[in-house]
This record gives sequence, C-alpha cells and structure tokens, in this order.
Amino acid sequence: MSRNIPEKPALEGLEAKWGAYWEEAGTYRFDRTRTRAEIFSIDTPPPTVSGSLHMGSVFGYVQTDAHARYRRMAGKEVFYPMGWDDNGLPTERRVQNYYGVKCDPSLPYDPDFTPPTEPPSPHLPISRRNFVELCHILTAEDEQVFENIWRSLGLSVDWTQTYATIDPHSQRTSQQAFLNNLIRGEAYSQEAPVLWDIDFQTAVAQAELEDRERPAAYHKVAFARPDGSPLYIESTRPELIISCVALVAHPDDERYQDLFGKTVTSPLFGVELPIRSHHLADPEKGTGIAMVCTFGDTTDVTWWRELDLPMRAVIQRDGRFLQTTPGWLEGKGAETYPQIAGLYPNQVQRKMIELLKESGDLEGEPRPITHPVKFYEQGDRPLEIVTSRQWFIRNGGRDDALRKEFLERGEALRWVPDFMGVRYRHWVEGLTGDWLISRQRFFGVAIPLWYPVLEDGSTDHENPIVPLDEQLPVDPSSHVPDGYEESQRGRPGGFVGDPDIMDTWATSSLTPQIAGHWIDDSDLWTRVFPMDIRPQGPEIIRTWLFSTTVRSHFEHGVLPWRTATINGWILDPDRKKMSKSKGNVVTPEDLMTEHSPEAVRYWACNGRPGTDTALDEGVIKIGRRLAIKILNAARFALGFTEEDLDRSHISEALDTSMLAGLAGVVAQATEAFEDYDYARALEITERSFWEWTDDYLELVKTRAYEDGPEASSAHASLQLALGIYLRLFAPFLPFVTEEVWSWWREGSIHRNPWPKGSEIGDVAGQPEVIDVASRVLTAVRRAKSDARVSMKVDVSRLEITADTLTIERLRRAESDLLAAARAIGIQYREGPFEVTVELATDTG
RNA sequence: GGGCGAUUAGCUCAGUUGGCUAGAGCACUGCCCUUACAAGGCAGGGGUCGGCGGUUCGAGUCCGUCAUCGCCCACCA
Repeated sequence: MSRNIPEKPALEGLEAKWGAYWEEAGTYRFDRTRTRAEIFSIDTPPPTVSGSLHMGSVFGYVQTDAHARYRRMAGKEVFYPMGWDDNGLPTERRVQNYYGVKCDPSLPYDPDFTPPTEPPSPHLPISRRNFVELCHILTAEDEQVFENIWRSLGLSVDWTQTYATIDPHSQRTSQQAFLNNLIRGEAYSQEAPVLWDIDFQTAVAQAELEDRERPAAYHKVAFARPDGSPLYIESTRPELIISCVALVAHPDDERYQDLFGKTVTSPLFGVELPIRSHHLADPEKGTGIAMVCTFGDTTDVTWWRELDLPMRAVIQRDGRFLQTTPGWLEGKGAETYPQIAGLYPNQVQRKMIELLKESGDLEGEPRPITHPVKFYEQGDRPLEIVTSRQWFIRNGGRDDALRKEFLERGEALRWVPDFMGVRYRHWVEGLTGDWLISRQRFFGVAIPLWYPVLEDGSTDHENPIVPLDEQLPVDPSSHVPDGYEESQRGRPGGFVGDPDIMDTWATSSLTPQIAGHWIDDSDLWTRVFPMDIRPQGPEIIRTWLFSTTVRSHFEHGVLPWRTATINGWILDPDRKKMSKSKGNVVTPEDLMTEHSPEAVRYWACNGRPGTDTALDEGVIKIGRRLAIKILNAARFALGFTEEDLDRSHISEALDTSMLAGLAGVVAQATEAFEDYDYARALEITERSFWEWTDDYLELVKTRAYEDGPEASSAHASLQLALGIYLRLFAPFLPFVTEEVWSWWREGSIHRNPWPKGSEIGDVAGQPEVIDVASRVLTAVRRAKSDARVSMKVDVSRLEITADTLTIERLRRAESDLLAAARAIGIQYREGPFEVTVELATDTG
C-alpha cells in the first residue's frame, strides 16, 4: 500500500476535508437494524436556538461527543440525534427584537406581510399567524448556524436524526402525551392563583422563577381596632391594603392573643377584617402581624387557602389595578378608589403613601430595606399573582406518595458525578405545587383541546373536547373538533378552542419520545428506549431532567435513561483576562478559526465531569500543539518503510517495554471511559504520548534509521503504538486522528475498534526497561544542558551506579541508550542510583 | 437563611481507596536550528496544598470549624 504522507502536515483544512468525508460515507449514520443490547442511545439536549452559541454549550456537547465516539469504537451502535429547542418565549423575544414586531392576536392575518427592514419603535403589531411565521423563519436560520458550528466541532451526530421542538412531529408527540396524561388523570385544569408576568402576560411555573434582590421599604400602617385605637402592621406593599382580606399573627404571639377572632378596619377603605392566627406568621418580621392580601405573595396564597378567606383581587392580567370600583368597597372606600383605578402597582403605592399621610394612618417615614422578589427568569418586572384557569401536570408537589415515587426514580438513576443527584432530591422535596404547563403565549405547541360553549354562553371547562389521534397535531384556534362546524365557534351550543400553548418544557420533557419516535415508529422506539445517557447542564436538573422523568414515569413506568451525565459550569473569562473594553467577545467560531476545532475540543475534554472550568485560551493552545505533535510524530513513525509490519517482527527489549507500558495505558483509559471520565482518559493518553515522543522516539531513532531485524522491530513497534495512540485520541481529536489513519489504514478510524491490550499481547516485555533508560537519557541531557552544549555532543564516559536489577534492565536497552546519548560505552557500578557523565568537550 | 461544589506553583488545572523528596501545561530562566516537529526540542527555578483545631505511626487526601468564591434553593408581611 502506498502512503501519502504530506511533507509538512498541518491542521488547516482537516475539518472541511473530513467533515465532508464523514457526511459522504455516512460514518455516523445510525444502523437501526441493531438490537437494543448493541445500541448506545443518547438523549441529546436540544439547544435553545436564540442567537449565538456560547462556549458553555460547546463544553458540554464536545464532552458528550467524546462519550459517543468512545462507545462507537467500543462496539456499540450509537444513537446520537440532534434537536433544536425553538418553541417558546426565548424565540418570541428574539423575533420581537430582531424584526421589531409584536404579536396582537386580535389582528387579521396578512398574507403579503414582509417584516420591516429596520426594527421600528414602537414595535409593529402583527397577527398571531404572521408572528408565528416569523418565528419559523428566524429559527430555521439560527438552526443552520448552529448545525454548522456542531459540524465544525466534529460532533458525531447522525444528521438524519434531527428534530425541532416546534416541528409537526414534536407537536404531535407533545399533544399525544398530554392527552394520555389527561385521560389517566395526571393532567388537570384548575382556576387558581398563579404567578404571573405582567409584561409577557402569561403564567409561569415554579421552575422558571428566580429571586432578585430589590430595594423596598417597610411602611408602618395603622388599622383601627374596634375601640378606634391603632393596630400597626408593617408592609412593603401598602398598595395592596385594598385587597387585604385578614390580618394574621403567630398563634403563640402573646402580643396578639386577645385579638384573634376579633376584627379591625382597614385605613382609607374602611373594610372590616378578621384577625387570624397561622404558624407561618413570623413574630420577628415587622410588627409580627401581617396583612393577608389576594395576592401579594405566595404566602398569601397559602393563608388564603388554609384560612378559607375571601378573594379580593385588584391586579389584572396586564398588571393594572381594576378600572372599576371593586364591589367590596362602599362609602368612603368607594370614593377613594377612582384615584388608583387603572394604575400600575408602583404608581398605586406612591398614591397610597400620599393618602395615608394625609389621613394620618402612616406612622413615621418608610424604612428602606432590600429583599428578594420573585421574577420570571426572563422577565423585567416583579411577578404578580393572578387568578386564572391553567393546566397542570401532577409532579408530586401536592401528593406525598407520588413525590416519593419521583424521589425513588432519582435514587435509581446513576448520576455522573454522583453529588448531582442531591440537586434533584432537594428540588423534588421542595416542590410546592403541581407543574403548571399552560402559557398564555403564541409560539408553541397548542393545548389540544376545545371546550363546549353552553347555552348560556359560558364555557364548560370541566368537559373538554378531545381531538382524534389522527387529527394531531391540532391547532384548536383554527381546527374544528369532530362533530362540529367552524360556524359554531364561540356560539352557544358550539365550542371554543383552548387559547393557550404549552410551556416549552412540556415538549422538551419528551425528547426521548420525540427522537426515538415513540408515536410513529415502535420498532425504532424499542431499540433505543430507555436511553443510555442524558447529558445536560446542572442548572436544568430541576426543569428538563425532572420533567422528563415525570413524563416517562407516567407514560412508560420507567426511568427514561440509565445515567445522567452532568457537565460543569463555564466561568466567565471576562472577569479575569479578556478585556471587555476591547469589545472582543470571544465566540466558539473565533476560537475554532484561530486555534482549530481540535484545540477547542481539547479544552472542553480537559474539564472534569461536573467540574466548573474557566475558559482558558492557554489550554486551547495546548490542544493545538498536541494535534500538531500527533501529525509530526506520525510522519516520523511511518516514514521508514511502506510495509505493514505485524508484531512478529518485534523483538527488541526497548520496544517490548514501551508496548507493555502502552498496554497499561489502554487499560487505564478504557476504565476511565467506562466510568464516564473522559478527562482522565485524555490525561492518561496524553501523558503517555508525550513520553512516547520525548523518550521512546529519541531512544529508538538511530536503530530505526538502520537496516535489519532490529530496525524492523522498531518500525513494527512504531506502527503498532501509533495505531493504538491514534485510536485512544480519536474520541477527543477526531480530525487529526482520521487524517493520520488515512495515511496507512483503511476506512474511518471512528468505525475501527477501540484498542485492546491483546493487540500487544505476548509481545509486551518489562515496562521498567524504558523507564530506567529514560532516566539515564534525562541525566545525559541535563549534563549537556548544564554544559550549555548541543545534544549532539559525544559522551566520552558514562558511568551508572544502580542496583543489580536496574543494571540488568539497562543492559537490555544498552545499544539504544548509547546511540541516543551519543556515548561509546557504559561503566556500571552497584549502589544508589547515580549517573556520571563526561562530555567529549570537557577535556578539550 | 439552607444545600451542593470549589479553594494545590504567578495563571489554568491533575492528584484513584490517607503512605516514599506534592505533579502537568502556560508563564519565567538557560541551552540547542539534533534529518518527525523552531507557532519546536531539552533542561531548570518556583508551592507553609485557604485559616485554625482534631483523628492517625503518617493528612493535599478523613472529621470539625471559620473564611472566600461559584451555583442551586428559600414564605416578597
């Protein structure tokens, strides 16, 4: 076989060359004829396609790809799909900002609509259908950009197995799973207070909350006791006095014992309110007695529910106070209300402070504090609590038996690293309610239901009309349920479609079912499910990982995967090194262009599983150097003969010693990979490889340039070792290893078997021989370095003091050692290890 | 306020079940254009393993505690 080894091998161009080859040859195409036992399936995280890809994503995806490549070489058929998470609010936000539009569902569809060339301000209102069309256009563009990056990085994804969470198949899967949940009673709708974002005007789930420290102030407000004397409460939200339904204090709080069961009257509005006791009231906060409002916070909801209090809601879905005077106000209160009608809460607060000062019910000045306030994680204003009808899926938050089942699922899952399982447990233990899946938004999977409209014009939410399976995916706002006609929409005796969509997690919790084609390809499904691994980030354990577990538990009664591999967090480099002032935000594309994709992969694979890692360009540079080193070392190893020499030619002690060590490296790297510790596998391989180039290649060089059986032993050993090193590196550096492989082997390295110690087998000698030879060589180099002379300078006298065993080992590699050291002979002496070197230049 | 993780050389990080003078790369210093590699190679200097206590013959490794950083969670009066 003729070898085509470039004179000056380089990394540039390898990615394009081999990316095209793999696509052409179908190297990573999934072979669905294989059985479940032969398959390794990966529940790939679908990245959110909203703008640009971050180094944090690169980190996790490359690590997963290293696993995939290892398993593929180790004999598994790898099911490695790729998805795009494109439905939901992130896309809506991006479309709004990118095109300068906003969705107004009341507008008619404009088939000739084209988005403005420059985003106008204020944003241009467009119909729901036009808006959704823009979402599809923009996500398609973003997905192409992402796919190009993944391909450049060399992810060994089967690009015929792709999905998007908004595509018809995902919608159908999502709707079918929801309907199954509904039929089994795992999904239900309820009119209840929910956390509400007044800008997006949608409900949000517990998993999407975050606390932000916000300035506020305690306002000491007087309520009137029956005898007219003041009872002070301290509140950060005096604007909610109007929606107060009770005051509450701790049952053991001595200050308020005589008031429990009595009533007080609210300032300004004169509403009579009961004083109740509840253990959640904190005697330490404020005056120890609190307003219960409908609703100021989630504790209010608890008090309202557990103390069976009335509802006096004033904040509407748009965040404004009611336009009309609420029915529970009369007299003075009703006269006061118009001053705050239609205002936002912060405006009402200012007005209330003014009014309370006038009436003398505000004691002293407001006392500034900062406190945590709940926000929707993508929102800009604090969440309010609004009562509305929403859909929920049970998750154990209101059912201890079910909660226990999910905790047990978490116990049964293998976590890499194991401490990540604690996050799951804490989340499930801390759930306070079921999973709210409905969203009052536009770009997402519709809730696939209609409701009967009764003769009195009201909607019957208790008896939803369910679509036929073959209707899915269904859009209730445009499709008509079986047995009805479009003309009956919204009419008494007719129907209405559920206007809401599902939260994006309600669909992405079904990624195994979507990628594995649960609803339309049971043959594929049984070959890939339950999946082997779920790789993902730590921050979405509470959302994606947990919700996937919930859906699989209900639908299939099993864990969706055996193992969850949780990657670490990328620390922001801006904080330390890269100067923001230069405005050079480093993207994956930049780093790949500058240092090569292999170098970026090397950096990612250097991060330990689950360990936070800084973005360090220094590490990337090392990766580049390693890749170039592989090219050059391979050129050397393969440069002596065109002949493929098998291991029967290997006879020299240095060679068999090197191979014995390599067999150990193979064993350790394999063990690390089986343990999902790709980083350790890389470290072990890399360290061994550098020793191989620094020491073995130098020791064997002179002999390799000669002729005869000793030279053949060197050539055969170099080929054998190189073939093994390349395959050990292949999961990390797929391009350069493929390139070198192609110089003298057939087929893709990535479809060749993972190396085994048996390839070296009985050729393995004593690993210590090369170790001691290397020690002596280092001592000789040090002597030359100290003498500030070239390594080519001859050694006139080389005396080695060592124990008997070491001397015996050195003798076996003596000729190689002499050649590498440029010495003519060695004098051995017994004793503690010492090397004495006299250089030819010493005597002049 | 609670939980999890981290803290090892100037920087980025390894250190398996506690065990011989604590490792790597970058940076730094010196030498070498040696026919695989000068966007390289060889060699060298550099660390009270965050602090304080404890267990042990022996602690970077185990226990307690404190500090700092990161992430997650927490009932906004």
